[in-house]
Amino acid sequence: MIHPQVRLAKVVTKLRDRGHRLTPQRMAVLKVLTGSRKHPSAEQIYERVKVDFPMTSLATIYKTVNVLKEMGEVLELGFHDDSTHYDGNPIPHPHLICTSCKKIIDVDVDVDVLGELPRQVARKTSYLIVSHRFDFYGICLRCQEDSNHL
Amino acid sequence: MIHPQVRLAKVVTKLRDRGHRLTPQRMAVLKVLTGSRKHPSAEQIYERVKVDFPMTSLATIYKTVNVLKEMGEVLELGFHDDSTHYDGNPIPHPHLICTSCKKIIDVDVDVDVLGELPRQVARKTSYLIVSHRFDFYGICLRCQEDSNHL
DNA sequence: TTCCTAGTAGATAATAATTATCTATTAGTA
DNA sequence: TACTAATAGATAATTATTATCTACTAGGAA
Repeated sequence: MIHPQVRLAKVVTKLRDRGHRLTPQRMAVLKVLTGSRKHPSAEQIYERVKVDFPMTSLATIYKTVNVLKEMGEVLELGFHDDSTHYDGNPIPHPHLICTSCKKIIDVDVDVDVLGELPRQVARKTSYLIVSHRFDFYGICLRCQEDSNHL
Repeated sequence: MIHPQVRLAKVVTKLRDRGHRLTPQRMAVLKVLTGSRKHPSAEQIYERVKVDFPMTSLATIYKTVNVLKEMGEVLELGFHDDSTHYDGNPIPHPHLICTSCKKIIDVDVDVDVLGELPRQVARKTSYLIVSHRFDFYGICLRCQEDSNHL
């Protein structure tokens, strides 16, 4: 994985280039997203940012996240039955969601297999494939164990 | 693909077995979902059902669709930026979404590749994989052509 | 065929995530 | 240091979906 500080610097430069300003609140949101491989919701980012900036509004989180989304610097992970989560790594990659505890993690799968699929789809359908999203739903080890103790 | 009438009969039997009733409105929703390979939203199902049952309420559509969802007989396709769509074929299969006209179609990809992925993920993560979802985003042929005419 | 009752339909209120609006503030430049 | 366009914060609005409540009816029993 790319180093968090390098990634942060890259996004900051890109924001500047586009005429955006670097407010403390915006930096805080950016750090939350680029600083870990977690997949927080807007609410979760908000809670984290409020530690350092208690006056922050949830609307500010949404606005910042949308700017980053439009720049292609965060990935939006919408789940029908839950609020939307955000991924600081904008390169499409598979996610694994525990349907019990709702935890979301990245999965490393065979890159060859994964790279082949979009090409195959493009060939078969004549669509211009722009992006993709692979989600696996299952039960994580901890939740499997917990259910054994009932 | 399984024959629509066979599929319809199967779901009807399953509904009966679970003590659900077969109201005309419910049958109408069922027919919309099993009768084509389209992927309508609740609103779109509603519009179609209203042709035959003008008094139908949108809430009824949601209730019926949720019953079918809980029985595992329809697939829910949530999109963050659009209302949820439903798929009458509950066996997980990839979808291809045109980001321009929002059309959703099924894609036939190499079954071997597709079947291997969930197994690979299960092996690597020790998760119990229950389901998955593969979405490809792109521009359909028609929208590609339209953009050439601008 | 008629009766009975739990499941369902329809109407509408409630909920909740996200977006829009509006004003005061401020980052970054001249 | 001053200026100004972008942004923050507060809050209202929006919209998909769910909950609630009452009247109705599908489908089994008598």
